[in-house]
Amino acid sequence: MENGTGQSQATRQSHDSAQPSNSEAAGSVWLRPRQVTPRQAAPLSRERIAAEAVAVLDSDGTQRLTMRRLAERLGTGATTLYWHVDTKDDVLDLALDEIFGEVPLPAPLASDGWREPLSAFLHQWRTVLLQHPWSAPLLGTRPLMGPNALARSEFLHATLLAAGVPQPHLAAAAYALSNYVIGSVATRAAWHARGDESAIRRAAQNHLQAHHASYPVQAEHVTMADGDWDASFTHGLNYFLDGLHARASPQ
Amino acid sequence: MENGTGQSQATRQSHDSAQPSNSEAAGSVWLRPRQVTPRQAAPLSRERIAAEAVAVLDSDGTQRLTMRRLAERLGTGATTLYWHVDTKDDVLDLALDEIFGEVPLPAPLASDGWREPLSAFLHQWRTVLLQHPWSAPLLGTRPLMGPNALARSEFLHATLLAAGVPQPHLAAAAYALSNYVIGSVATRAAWHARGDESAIRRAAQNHLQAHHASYPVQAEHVTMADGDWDASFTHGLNYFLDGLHARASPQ
DNA sequence: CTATTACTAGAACGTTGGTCTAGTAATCGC
DNA sequence: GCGATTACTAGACCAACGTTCTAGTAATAG
Repeated sequence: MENGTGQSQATRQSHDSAQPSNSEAAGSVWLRPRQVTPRQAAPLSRERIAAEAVAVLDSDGTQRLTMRRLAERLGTGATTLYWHVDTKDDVLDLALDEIFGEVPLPAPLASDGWREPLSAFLHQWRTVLLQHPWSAPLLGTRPLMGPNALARSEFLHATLLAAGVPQPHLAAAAYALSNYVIGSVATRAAWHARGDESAIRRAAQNHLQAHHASYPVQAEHVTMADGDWDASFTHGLNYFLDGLHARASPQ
Repeated sequence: MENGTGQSQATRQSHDSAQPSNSEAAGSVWLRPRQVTPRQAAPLSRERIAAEAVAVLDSDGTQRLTMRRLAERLGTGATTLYWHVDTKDDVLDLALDEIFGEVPLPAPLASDGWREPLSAFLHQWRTVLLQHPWSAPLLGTRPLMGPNALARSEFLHATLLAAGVPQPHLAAAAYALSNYVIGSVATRAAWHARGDESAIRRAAQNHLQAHHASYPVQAEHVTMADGDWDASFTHGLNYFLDGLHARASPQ
């Protein structure tokens, strides 16, 4: 099984070479030099830890990812992990960036049609995150600064720039799109987090109906049928891209 | 100190009366009957627990909210909490809905201008969530089904309905707006979660510059100066509302 | 006056993230 | 070659956590 999902062979990055001793070792794994001068196919490495952490998270969820379990699955002692990693939070950082690497990066696009490639990219991003539902809660926990996350962000910026979004609004547009994806994933994954999703959805539906005096509009119009999530995401994204298109200097 | 923040007196709801024995007690606190038949000003209650949990979270953060600490601040034993609440997760559910109650609900709006009130509402929602930065990671963890959350959701739906959003797209539009807010809050709060925000931001800025070969666009155009967050949120929201406006049947 | 209900709480269990200390095997300077 | 250093591993241990078990108390009901 080892790394459950189908795993597209998307481009990955993992630079963290040298990096002139940024001695204000601020928070994140990505900004710290790593403890490695690969001598001879080290049996344990950040890469193996990251990959196995993703596998554990996929199959057992956040709660059951413990340093001991992770170490056991890697065939090593629990304390050994702390040589490669400072805290459990580091492991989560690594795991999160690992899955960002699964989002395929289209080639830098031709300027004629930016909308479809952009839309496709955002859909794929969302899909990958939903394939690893544990990622959603983590997104609000740490800045996304891993190499894979930054590469995706770079693509987003470059695409919007090519699409004619004026420079003063570039960051805001990228930020907005990415926030829309993240929010959608969070909302969607929230229903998955608590055990049996359809049972909860039924209960929630009942709840709305039972209090339809308080929630008339929702009781009448909101039906969280199963396919709705994807269509709603697309629909909302289109509102957004419409607005973006209208204000981007057409080129 | 008791409940740190300024606390606007927004409308609050807390119905969970009777509720015909929904014996498939699915996941959430909100769908279960509570353990209370108020006899005589019970010294401990869900309300007091929720309020104090918010206070602890505000001042000390998620990590340091423990059942023992919470109980101590309530002047009671740790185990006592478990009479009122099933798990710590329940406490978080209660705390989260508690702060949703801080978002002021405008009066059902006149049909002439829906855009400003809607925009103001979403801004306020975001502001409240950012005032309690611990809320962001929780949003991707559980469906929002507390009475206060549902009331806000109801307002959103009602507003969009009044704005002329056609019924088949109503849920999608509401979903999209709410996801945009949630995503923005998550991204924003992520930087706040790890200790010193400005230090991390500087380090990240350096990181981008140091690898400007990999991230040319971001290195050149992205500056996460301090005020940018608010303006970016507004800007992105306007893209969205533009698109929405264009497709909503004008009325 | 007894039974029941609403609620409180100490002690304890298993598990967790993390540290301390001690070790081993390979490489490097000489 | 050889001692010192570096890269890495790991057992024992710690404080703290969420939660359960069991035992209680105070008030109401009959």
